[in-house]
Amino acid sequence: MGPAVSHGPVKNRLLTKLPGAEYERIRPHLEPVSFKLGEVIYESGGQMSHIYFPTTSIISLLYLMENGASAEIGVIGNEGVLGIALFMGGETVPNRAVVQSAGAASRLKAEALQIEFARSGTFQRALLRYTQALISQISQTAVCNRLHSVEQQLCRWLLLSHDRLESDELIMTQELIANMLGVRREGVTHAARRLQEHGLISYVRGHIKILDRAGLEAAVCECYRVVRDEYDRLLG
Amino acid sequence: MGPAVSHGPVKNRLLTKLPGAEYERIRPHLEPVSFKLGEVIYESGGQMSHIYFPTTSIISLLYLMENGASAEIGVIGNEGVLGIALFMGGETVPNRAVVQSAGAASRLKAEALQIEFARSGTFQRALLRYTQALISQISQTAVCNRLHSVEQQLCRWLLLSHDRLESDELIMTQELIANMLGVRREGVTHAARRLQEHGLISYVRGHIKILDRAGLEAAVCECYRVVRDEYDRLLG
DNA sequence: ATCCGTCTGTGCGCCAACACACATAGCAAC
DNA sequence: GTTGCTATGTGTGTTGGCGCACAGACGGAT
Repeated sequence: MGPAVSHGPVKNRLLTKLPGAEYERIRPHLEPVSFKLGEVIYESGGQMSHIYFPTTSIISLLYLMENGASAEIGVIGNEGVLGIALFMGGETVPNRAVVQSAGAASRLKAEALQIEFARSGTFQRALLRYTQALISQISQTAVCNRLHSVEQQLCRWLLLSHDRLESDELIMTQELIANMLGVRREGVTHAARRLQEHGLISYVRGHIKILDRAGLEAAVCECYRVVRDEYDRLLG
Repeated sequence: MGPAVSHGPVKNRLLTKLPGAEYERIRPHLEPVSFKLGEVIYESGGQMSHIYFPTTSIISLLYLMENGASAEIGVIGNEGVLGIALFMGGETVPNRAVVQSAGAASRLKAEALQIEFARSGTFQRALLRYTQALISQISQTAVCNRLHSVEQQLCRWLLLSHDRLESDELIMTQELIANMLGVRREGVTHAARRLQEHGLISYVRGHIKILDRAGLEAAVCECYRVVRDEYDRLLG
């Protein structure tokens, strides 16, 4: 994490939707940062000093098990915010936050966040609605983990990432995807090969390209649509 | 749902921990209700007119799939509250709430809830901290669904239920447990038989008795402890 | 006492995902 | 080029859970 590469206009959708007065109160406290792929922003149970509003980066929430296994429970892009525990009152959470796609974010010190949250204005309402959307995503992940195949889950994961990305290309090895989905690397290889054979994606050594988004949406389980619709409903 | 069988003292832990003044403001709006086993309190996506504070009942949050399959994402007992969407701002949620154990609850009309929530006092803080605890539970369910065996998950489910119960006996058929866990009925039969052979539980036709709670805790995966510790930390 | 519906036990074949082992194929640096 | 590292492909055997089919067992109602 270092100084932001770009100081361009804020592109986090929670922030851009704030009324002018509220945004102006927050703006002076916003600090641009940029993230590298794989960077750990929060450690499980660790101290959280800032809340992060991704703009071009994508953040993954991972649960780690004692035996080293891991599984992703949710993804955060420029529609959301990382660090809900800071306004929910818990201070910390028992999961890790990892950068899934390098890029920028704006961050806010915990105290500044809490002061603005306590004003009970649009900012508070936006954060709470977003939190509810995130709960839906986590819930659907739970169900999908139980009931659907690796291939369907890979589709879901690709679409969730693509939704939060400018480009059609993801930088991500099958090994890392396997960690996220909580499955074996070979399982991802197999599923990815099938998607490639059907012309939905192509990949070479950590570079995945979405070729046929409509095809992916046809192959994915209902979980993706449920979450997307709920995000649309709650975040407009 | 009908009039409450008992009008005894409030036993919901979110309510009992409120300072006197706040509780007195809420008390006149609290209405006792009682639930029968299997009753559906909220339908997925349906209108929510009240928020419910279980006292002796246990509520299950279920996601339903298009093909009729279902899976539980969380359990609510007297430590919590059903209907977080009413203060999170989303009005509704895409899951069903079902009574897992018959008993009583207190309910509050949505408007009364929102008025008190907007005062930004202890009540608001308690509700938000509880919501964070629930998020942890849902997250851990997601991970457990991916990584652990039916037997471990059955242990987790039994312990979560037992924690929210006065007695050592659960009224619940294996068929229903299977719906909750999102597995086959035979899978539950098999796992339950093993637990019975090890003397941890006994069951006959929908009556499950916890015989050796310590043994169950030894057989369960870490997921149970992580969630319990997080509940203790947040709701202490 | 009998009947009937519900709950639980069990067997069988099947398949997805697993664990482990190793083979190839890109890319990069020298 | 050659070397070396990382990413991906593939084979073999195992296993946990699924789907289906049906058998037994208990308990309440007549």
